[in-house]
Amino acid sequence: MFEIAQLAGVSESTVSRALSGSPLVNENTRNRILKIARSANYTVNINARNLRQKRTRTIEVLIPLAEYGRQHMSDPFYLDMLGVLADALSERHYDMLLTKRAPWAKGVETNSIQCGRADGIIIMGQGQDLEALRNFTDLYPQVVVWGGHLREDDYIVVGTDNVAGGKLATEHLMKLGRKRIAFLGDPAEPEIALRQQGYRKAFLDNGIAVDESLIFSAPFDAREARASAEKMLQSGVSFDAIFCASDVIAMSAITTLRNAGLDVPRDVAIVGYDDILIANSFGPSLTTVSQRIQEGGKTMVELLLQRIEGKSVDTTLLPVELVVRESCGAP
Amino acid sequence: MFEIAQLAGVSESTVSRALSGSPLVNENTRNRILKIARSANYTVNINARNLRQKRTRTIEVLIPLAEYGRQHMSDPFYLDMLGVLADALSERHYDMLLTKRAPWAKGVETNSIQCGRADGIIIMGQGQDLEALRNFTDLYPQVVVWGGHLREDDYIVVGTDNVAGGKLATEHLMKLGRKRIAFLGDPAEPEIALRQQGYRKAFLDNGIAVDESLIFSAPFDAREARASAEKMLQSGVSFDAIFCASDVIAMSAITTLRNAGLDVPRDVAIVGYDDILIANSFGPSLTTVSQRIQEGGKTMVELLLQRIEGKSVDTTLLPVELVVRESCGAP
DNA sequence: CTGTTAGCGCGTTCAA
DNA sequence: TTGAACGCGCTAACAG
Repeated sequence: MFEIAQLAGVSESTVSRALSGSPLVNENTRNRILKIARSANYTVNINARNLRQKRTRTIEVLIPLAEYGRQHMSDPFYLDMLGVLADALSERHYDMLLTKRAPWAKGVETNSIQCGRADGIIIMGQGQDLEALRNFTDLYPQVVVWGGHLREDDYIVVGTDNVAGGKLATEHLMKLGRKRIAFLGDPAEPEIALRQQGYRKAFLDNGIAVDESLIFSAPFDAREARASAEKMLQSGVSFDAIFCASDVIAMSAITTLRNAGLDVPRDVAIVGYDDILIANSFGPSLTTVSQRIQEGGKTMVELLLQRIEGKSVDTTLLPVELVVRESCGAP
Repeated sequence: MFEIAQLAGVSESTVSRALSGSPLVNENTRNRILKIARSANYTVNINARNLRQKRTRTIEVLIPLAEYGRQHMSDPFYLDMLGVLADALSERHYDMLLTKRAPWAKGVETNSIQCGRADGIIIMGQGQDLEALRNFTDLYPQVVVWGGHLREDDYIVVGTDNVAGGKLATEHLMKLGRKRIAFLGDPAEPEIALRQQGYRKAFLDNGIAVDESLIFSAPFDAREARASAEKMLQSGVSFDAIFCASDVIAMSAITTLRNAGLDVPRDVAIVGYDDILIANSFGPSLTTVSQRIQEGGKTMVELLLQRIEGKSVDTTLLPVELVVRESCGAP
């Protein structure tokens, strides 16, 4: 920067101001400096700037990525979200640091906020260790979590109204005349448990008793979801519809049912959850409860940046919406 | 750090040395300092360290993520790879910066290497602008590219032997007795063009003329791939097998064929390319040419870090391997 | 509008 | 084995 200053015949401060777009600098001076900087192929060193300004314009995104060792597939939902977050952050001139391990995992010494690597963290999914999450956000409030609205937590949550979504999906199947509607999804994940609550609520609100034999647990992984779907078939329990707790589960279920010679939606109607991009390309295309991934991602970025600026922001529940396509058999 | 030094009754230098694991510090002193630092919840500021050391222990990963605006789905291949890269980098104590836009794209002023944000870049896919890529790597050689081996380029490429892979897949279908083997894939992408070369080579090496009417172009996107598969059907050209240039295309083709009442693999045998994690969960499970995603990702990280250290490393072509599952109809 | 001065927090000399 | 001094490259405060 010193060299640029010399070439332009000004002080380093002026160069700094010109390059950071400060209004406190003459139009001509600025243009001259910009030109020289460009021709010298000069760029401001980001570490020095971060050190000085005590901010990084970087957000960490904590996301459950594929575990190759275990042949575990990551849900495309997260990856659709990643695309949205990348765009939303880039639009605000923020960089994205991608991480798999939670800062409270053992073996992790520090976190990106404390060591000055990021200004805030977006955590995808509450995960299993709710207490660790709460302890962490107590210390570092510059966090937004994607997930289910569990109770009056101190951290900011963004997500859809999972109970309403579960109810919406189930009632849609009821209205289509389905009598034996099953639930497929693993309630270990908080969001899934809420969707199951919505499923139950649909029956209760319509004066129908919930048949517990129709509730099947399936983890979020595609391969195991297929295994679960096969168990459903072998259980001998009859059903003419399934509300699947995610689109991945729905696609697995459809594959399994078809392989067993059943027709979707004729024999079994399917409704998924998420509305991932691929849901519309699958055959049959999925009827699903939209998680408004685009809106959700943008909202998370918006709220997090506001929180970093010190503004007070609130947990946000996005309204749900049913996207009707082929798999439910609606006319 | 000054405070920690005071608490420990030593100088800042000693604290710095203790925390960075320097051998130039007494065992007792180190333990005392570590204890104090931990109890004070102190962490070294990463920006100051980076500034001083002129390195960041951060790698940028440039990856084509989903375009939500255009409803464009990103290939799960990239995302499987992302998981592997995250693990490989984390193992070497490197952080991962995720980016969608190439540094040579218009509107991008600088790049992460020049401004000190990253020590190197992993670029997923050569993309369309081969010249821009070459110009960039001329200036910044700390780059590894995943893709096809095009010619003696100056930048480091890691990838599978796409020609051999295309040949392997096609010959496998020949050996299974298929007579009308089609190709589905968009040769605009360099890797796909190479796979098509392999497809042609399989015919030539077996003394069979290539039937150009069996070569169909399909972009990498799932929805358009389905459209292309439908065009194949409507074209009236008969075929009893398809070599699909990616697993995503293969899954789309299978969906389309099944919707049209055809059986896979009985009526049409399918071989894909990539061996993404979901390939084994799909129904029917995909016979596919493995891209050795795990090995490939680890190799990229390994080579890039060596190159950053100044060692000379070479472009690496991973050997291909056919993973035989259900979709090809092998006994 | 511009220059001077100081310091962000660390790692690395050099000297002891 | 430790401490003192310096400077990485930048921006903010102040003075002009």
